[in-house]
Amino acid sequence: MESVFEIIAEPNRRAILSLLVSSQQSVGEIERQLRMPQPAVSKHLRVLRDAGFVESKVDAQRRLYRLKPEPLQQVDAWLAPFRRFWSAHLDALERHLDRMEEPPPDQSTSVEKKTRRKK
Amino acid sequence: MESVFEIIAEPNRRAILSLLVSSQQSVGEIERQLRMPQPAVSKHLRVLRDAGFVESKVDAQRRLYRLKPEPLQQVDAWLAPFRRFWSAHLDALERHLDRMEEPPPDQSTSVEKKTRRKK
DNA sequence: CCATAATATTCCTTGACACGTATATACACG
DNA sequence: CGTGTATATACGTGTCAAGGAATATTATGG
Repeated sequence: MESVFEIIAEPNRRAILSLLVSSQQSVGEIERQLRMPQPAVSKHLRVLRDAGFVESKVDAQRRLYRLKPEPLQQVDAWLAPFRRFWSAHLDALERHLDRMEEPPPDQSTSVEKKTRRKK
Repeated sequence: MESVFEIIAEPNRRAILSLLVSSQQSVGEIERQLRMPQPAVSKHLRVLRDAGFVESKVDAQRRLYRLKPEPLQQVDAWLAPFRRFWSAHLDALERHLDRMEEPPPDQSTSVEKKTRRKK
């Protein structure tokens, strides 16, 4: 199951991760909140654990699962160059809109003026 | 092909996206840089275009593909809660290490002292 | 020990999708 | 218009992973 991206491609696994972000949960709690058959939960948790997304600790018959940050940080790291890309584009758009701003001092009624803030 | 996460689960598609982040490219350029058979490139680009990751413009026989930001921004948005999670944890680790810092003024040789910066 | 609760694993089936190969379409230029 | 170049699509195939049902494992308390 190669990469972290394949792991989070599965919607149920993303749901589980989103649940765990607030606090640790037992298998049964996840099962109920996501209305998902128990074997499914266990199997997805197995995958998540093997990939380092979560870790479990034993509490009587229950197992409590909690998030580990590293794998999602990898995803975040992969996104970094793209973030630079799109912020550059937003800047370009800003400049473009700013140029659209003033030019036409045509004496039309100018019913509405969408005022834009300066960066 | 449901979600943006499934799209970027494919390694070759991620490679293509990473290529396009610097500048737009033709199919042939992608083909050569990634040493990937041309039909494969075209097919992945098809998927990426249908999902809104890229757009193409015609230039003679070539088609130039360039990035569109929205889908990856979705991924970024999904990561937001987790970022809060792990920065909280880093803070906790910092505090923990800081507490380890001073306490033992035992008169051992104290050969090495790993000095840590203050936040 | 036994009964029960909580979780994990196994087996099977099914569908999706990535890949290769072959072929089709589109465009340019002599 | 025919040839070459660039890109797209169609088809057949193998793989792999998710889902469901049944069962196994582990722990608890009486």
